[in-house]
Amino acid sequence: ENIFDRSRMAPKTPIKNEPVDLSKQKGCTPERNPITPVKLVDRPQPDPWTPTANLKMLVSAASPDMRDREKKKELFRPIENSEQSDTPDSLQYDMVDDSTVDEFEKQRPSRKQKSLGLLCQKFLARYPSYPLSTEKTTISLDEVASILGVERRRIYDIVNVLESLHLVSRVAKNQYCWHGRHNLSQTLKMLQEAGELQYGELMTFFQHKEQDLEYKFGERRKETIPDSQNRPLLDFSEPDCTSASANSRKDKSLRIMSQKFVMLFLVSKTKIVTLDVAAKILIEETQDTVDYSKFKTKVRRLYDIANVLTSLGLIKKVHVTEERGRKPAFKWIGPVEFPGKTDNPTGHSPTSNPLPRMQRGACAPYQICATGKQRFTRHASFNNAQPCEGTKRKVSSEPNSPRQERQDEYCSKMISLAAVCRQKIEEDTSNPSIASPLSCLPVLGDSDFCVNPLPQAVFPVVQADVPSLSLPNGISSHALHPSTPAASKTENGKPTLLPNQPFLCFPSSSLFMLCSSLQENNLRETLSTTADVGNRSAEAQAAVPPAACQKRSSHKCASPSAPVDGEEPAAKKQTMEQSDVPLSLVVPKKPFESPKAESTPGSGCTSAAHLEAFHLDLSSPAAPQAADKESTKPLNSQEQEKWSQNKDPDEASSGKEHISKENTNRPFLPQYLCVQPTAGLSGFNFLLSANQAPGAVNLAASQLPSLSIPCVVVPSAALASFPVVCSPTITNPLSPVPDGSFSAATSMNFSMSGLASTTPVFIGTTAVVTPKVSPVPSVDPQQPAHPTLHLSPVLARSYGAVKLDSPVQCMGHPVTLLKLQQPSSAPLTPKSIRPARQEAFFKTPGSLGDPVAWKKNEGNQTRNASSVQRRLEISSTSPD
DNA sequence: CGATCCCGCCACATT
DNA sequence: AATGTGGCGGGATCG
Repeated sequence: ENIFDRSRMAPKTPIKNEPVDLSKQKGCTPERNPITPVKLVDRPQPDPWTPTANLKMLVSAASPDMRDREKKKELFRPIENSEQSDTPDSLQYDMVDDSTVDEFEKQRPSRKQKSLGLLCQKFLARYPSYPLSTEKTTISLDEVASILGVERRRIYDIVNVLESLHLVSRVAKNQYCWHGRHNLSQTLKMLQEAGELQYGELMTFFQHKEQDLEYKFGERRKETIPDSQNRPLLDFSEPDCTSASANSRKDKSLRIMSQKFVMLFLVSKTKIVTLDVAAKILIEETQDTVDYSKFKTKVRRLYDIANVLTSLGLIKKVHVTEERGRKPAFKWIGPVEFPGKTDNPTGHSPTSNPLPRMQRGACAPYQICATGKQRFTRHASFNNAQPCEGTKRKVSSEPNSPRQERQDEYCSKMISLAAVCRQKIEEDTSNPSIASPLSCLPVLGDSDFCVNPLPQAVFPVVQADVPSLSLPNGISSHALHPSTPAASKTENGKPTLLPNQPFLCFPSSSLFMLCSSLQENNLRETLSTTADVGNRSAEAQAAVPPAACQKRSSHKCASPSAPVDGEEPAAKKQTMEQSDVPLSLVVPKKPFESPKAESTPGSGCTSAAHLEAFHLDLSSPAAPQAADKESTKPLNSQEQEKWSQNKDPDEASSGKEHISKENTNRPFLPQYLCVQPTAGLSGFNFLLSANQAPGAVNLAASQLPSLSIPCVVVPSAALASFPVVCSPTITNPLSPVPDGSFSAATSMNFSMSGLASTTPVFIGTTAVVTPKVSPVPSVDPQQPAHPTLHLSPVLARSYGAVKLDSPVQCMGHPVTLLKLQQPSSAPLTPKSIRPARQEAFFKTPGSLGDPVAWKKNEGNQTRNASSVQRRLEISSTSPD
C-alpha cells in the first residue's frame, strides 16, 4: 500500500516533499544523512518561501503533528524507496500545490509506513546481521529515532525485543550495543531449553506433582527442588551477570514477554502460536488478576513483539483456522534446531556483552527479572517468575517470598495450561453464543473461555508444602527433559505419568476439560468453598448444582464392579456435589467482565482458584443447542451425533457413532469421568478428576453435569497432564482422528487437527489416545443415565501405558462415558455458576486469593499431599 | 466489526 | 528536577 500510496501520492507527495525540500532542504537533507535530525531546529523553518510553503506553515502551525509526519515521511522515503519501489519519486512534479493538501491526506498512508514492523526493518537495515566480532556498534537511541523519524518510544519497543534475543545490549543511557545475530542461535537454544523447562515443566510439573503425590512428595521433592533452584537461575539469575542494572529495572516485561513468546514457539511442536494463547499464558504468569483489559493489553504487546520478530524473520503471521474460527497466529520460521552451538554459552563472541551466559542455557534468556523491586532470586521459580509486572501500578506487590513466587509460578503455569486448554476449548467450542445465556458476562467472544487451572489449589499447596517436594528428580528429569510436554510420549512418562493419567475424551463436538485433582484436604476447603459456590450458583439457579452431582456417575465401565456412584464416599460426594463446582467450571466466556473480584481472599480465593482452574467456557453457541437437545437424554451415540451435528453440521455425526461403539467395546474405564454434555449447558463439559477415589470422582463428574459438553474425562492426574484437550471440534472435519500423535504436552500447540472431530480422544498425560469408539453413548449399560466409568487407577495407568502405545484408539480402554443426566429442567448452571466463575475466570492465582491464603494452603501441605495421596489411594483403592 | 497497532500519556527509574 | 524508560490502553486504521 505504501507503495501505492506513493505511486499515487507520489506525484503529490514527492512534490510536496520536494517542494518542501526546496524550500526547506536544509532540514531534510541533513536529517537523512547523518543522524541527528534536529527536529526543532528544522522546524523553525523560518522563511516563508513559496506560497505553498506558506500553506504548509500554516498547516503545520495548525497541527504540529502534521509537520512531524511530513518529516517522517521524508525520512522514510529513503528507506522505503530502497526497500521497495522507489520509483514514485520521480514522477512527482505534478502538483505542488495540491501536494500540500494532499500531504495532509497523504500523511496518512502512513499507518503502515509507520508500523513497528517496518520501522524495525529499517532499524535492522542499519546494522549488519553479522557484524565483525571486532567491531562494535553502538546505537544511539536518539540518533536512530531521529534518523528513522520516529519517537524514541518506538525505538524502545524495538530495542527491547532485540535485547531479549541478545541482538543488542544496553550499554548505557541511551546507548545500545549491536551484536547482530551471532548469538542468536544460542539465545534461541537457551530459550528453547528454558521454554521446555518452564512450560515443559508446567506440564511435567503437574505430572510430577501428581506422580509425586502419588509417589510421595517427600522423595521427589527433594530432587525436584534442586531443579527448581536451578531453574530459577535460568530465569533470571543471569541478569545479574549481564547487567545488573538491567535487571534491576523495572520489569521489562516486554523483554520477558518477548522471550517467553519465543519460547512458546520453540517449545511448540507446530511452531505455531496463536496470539490469544500466548497472551493467556503470558498473562497468567504475569499475574493475577487478569481481566479482559489485561488480556487486550497483552495482545497488543504481543503484536508489538510479533512485529519485531517478524522483521527479524523469525516468525510470520498466519491464521489458524480452527473450528472456532480463525485466529491470528504466528508461525516460527526461524531456526528450529540449534546446532551445536548449544554449547556455548561462552561463545558469544561478539559481545562483550553481557549476554548472560546462562548457566544452563536456560537462564540466559531472562536477564531481567524481577520487577524492580526485588528480583526474586528465583531459586525456585520455575518460570521466570515473571516479575510481576504489575508492580508499578499494582504496586503494592510485595516482594514475594520465594514460595509465593513458586506458587505464582506454578499458578502461572497452570494458567498457562489452562490457557492452552482453553484455547482449545474455545476453539472447539467456538460457539459462544449459547453459553452465555446466563452469564452476564459480557461476551467474550469466542475466545474467551477460559479454563483456568486451579493452580492454586494444586500448586500452591504442593509447592508450599512441598518445597521439598518438588518433583522428584528422576521423574522430573524425565519429564522435563523430554521437555515436551510430557505428554506425548507415553513411554517416558509412563511410569510416572501413566498412573494417573487422565484421559480425555473428546467427543467430537465439544469440549471439555479439565481437570484438576481435588485434593482431599484441599477438597475440603475447596469443597466448602466450592460448595459455596455451588450453592451460590445453585441459589442462583437452583438447579444446577445438584444436577451436576447427579450426573456424575462414574463407575467403571469395564470393571465389573465398577463402583457406581454409591461407592463413593458419601461425604465426598456430598462435598463434591457441592463442590462440584470446582472441578468443572464452565465459565462463560467473558469472565472478564465480571469483576475479578470476587475473589475474596482466603478461602474464597481458593475456591475461586479452583473455579478458575476449571472453567471452561464453552460458550460455544452450538453447545447450547446440543445441550438443550440432549439435556435429558442419556448419552447416546445418537444423541451425540446430534450434537455433533448440531454443532457441526458436517462432520460430527459419524464420529460420534464411532464413539458409541467404542464405548461399548471398551472394557472398562479408567477413572476418568466423562461427562457428556447433555444438558443445556452450552456445551461444556467437564471433567473431573479422577483422582479421587473413584467415587469421589464420580461425584464430581456428576456435579458437573451442568456442562453440557459432550464429554470429557479427566483424571485428576490429568491436570497434571493438563494438556488439554481439545476437542475436536466440530468445525474441523478434518482430521480424523489422528494418531495420538499430538501430544498433550504440547498442549500448547497442539492442534486439534489431530483429533478428528468426531472421534473422541483421550488424552493421557502422557499419551493421547483417540478412541475410535465413542465411549459416550454406550457407556455403561449399567447406567445409562449416568454412565460413568471407573477405572481403577491402576487400570487406568495401565491404560495409559497401553494407550500410549496405541494411541490411536481407545479401544481397549475402558473408558466410559457417563452421561450426565442433565436435568433438563434446569439448565445448569453454567449460568448460575458463572458468577463465581466469572470471577475466577481470569484470575490468576494471585489475584484469586490472597497470597496468604495460598500460603496457607501451602501450609497445608496436607492438601497437596493429600491430593497426591488420594490419587495414590485411589489408585490403590481402585476397585479393581 | 474484529484485527491491528499507532500514539503518546504518564509512572517509574536514573541521572 | 530533568531526562530516560517503558507500561499501558485509547482509539484510529486496516482488512
